[in-house]
Amino acid sequence: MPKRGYHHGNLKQALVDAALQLIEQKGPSGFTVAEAAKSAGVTPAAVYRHFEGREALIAECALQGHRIFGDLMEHAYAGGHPSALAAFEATGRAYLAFARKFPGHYVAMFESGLSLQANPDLALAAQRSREVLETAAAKLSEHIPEDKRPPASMFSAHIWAMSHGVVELFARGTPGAKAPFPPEDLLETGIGIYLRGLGLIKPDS
Amino acid sequence: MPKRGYHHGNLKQALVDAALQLIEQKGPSGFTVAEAAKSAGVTPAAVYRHFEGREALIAECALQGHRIFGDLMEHAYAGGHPSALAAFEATGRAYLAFARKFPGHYVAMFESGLSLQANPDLALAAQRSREVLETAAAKLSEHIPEDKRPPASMFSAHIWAMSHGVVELFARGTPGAKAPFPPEDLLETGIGIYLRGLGLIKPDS
DNA sequence: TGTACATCAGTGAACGCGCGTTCACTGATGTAC
DNA sequence: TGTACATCAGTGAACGCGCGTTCACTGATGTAC
Repeated sequence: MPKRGYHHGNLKQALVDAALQLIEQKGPSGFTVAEAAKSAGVTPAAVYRHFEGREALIAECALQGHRIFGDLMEHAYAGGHPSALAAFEATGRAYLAFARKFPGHYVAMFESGLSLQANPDLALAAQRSREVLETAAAKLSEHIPEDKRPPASMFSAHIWAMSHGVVELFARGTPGAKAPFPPEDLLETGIGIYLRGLGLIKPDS
Repeated sequence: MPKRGYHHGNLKQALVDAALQLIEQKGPSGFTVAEAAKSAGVTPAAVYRHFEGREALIAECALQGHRIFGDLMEHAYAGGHPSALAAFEATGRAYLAFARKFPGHYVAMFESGLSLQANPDLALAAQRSREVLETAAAKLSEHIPEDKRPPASMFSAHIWAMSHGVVELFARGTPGAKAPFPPEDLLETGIGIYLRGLGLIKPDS
């Protein structure tokens, strides 16, 4: 569906794509409706044929992000094969891969400060993201003796926190700050040590 | 030094304090010079007697934050007494306490996107923050057999990442998102499991 | 196949607004004599 | 102690700008007959 003269044909998505790129470059509050419109080759006013306003455009970016994220996580976990542990570690890597590959989406999802109350669709998609991670954590934690098992939601919150922290502090973030290690390595070793602490990896491996 | 009629007496700090409160409420790009001035009881133009511009004001907030942060961390670690482990855990708690108690500073430091190249003073203060954490990690990791010991900078990066992740995802963050656990508990258990993975806490404790 | 018409996605100009910053100024303060 | 004066922290008005959004409009498209 290429753009033709007067009618664009796919403007809504073109605006989302433009917004994503701008958000990636300048942050969710650095991007402007006018820029997104211009970058899609269209007048600012045209935006309002497809979105209620600026915030709705950002919300659509975040929504699409959560959909992709959820799918990616689900696929990475893939039902726990070959082993729950391997699948879980793949999920961790997929997290970082997502942040790297879809930085605009990532920022819109986690740094835009969108209200979930005001965007029920978005809240739903975000919930699914969380559930995928929690399911993976729950499956894996079945291998922990029941009396030493932390709640799956806590387990997944730990992993999520470390992943997010690595992304924010060492993969994105302050210009001029040097990352001491490649973020991928940092996350993999971090999760490895954590899983060892849960007894899910043998001390000698 | 209370404010008197025409001359404020302590305007610079009053502006910083006002900015911090605004940054806490509306984020680093949501706050405006005019608001900060008004909240300090002064005309917007007066700001430029004390700061080169908007960004310099934010930078001063971040700078003061790093100073407080560094002092707090140093004090929490307190040379590793009574034990390296206890001191390290106190440092983790101090991290979260700082984020809670000085949210404006925290945001200015870690979410404002200030360039460290453009603010050498700030870069220096940020470096000190990092070094305090790294020293604590290095001291503690002396208790790990040398061949299994990760570099101290990696160790501290892991802890920092998890701390920052907990703060961003569960202590601050999206309106309407529910934290599954108190952030303090989340961080304490997370760090506990991680340290266990390093063999610094006995499996039966 | 051709024409009339409804639909709708875009335009272009304009709006009110609040922003960061500048400028010439003025009022208060502190110091030299 | 009293006065003249330099210093400097504040004022108030104004600037140019770009923002998000609105409005009446127009050009393109698809469909009924």
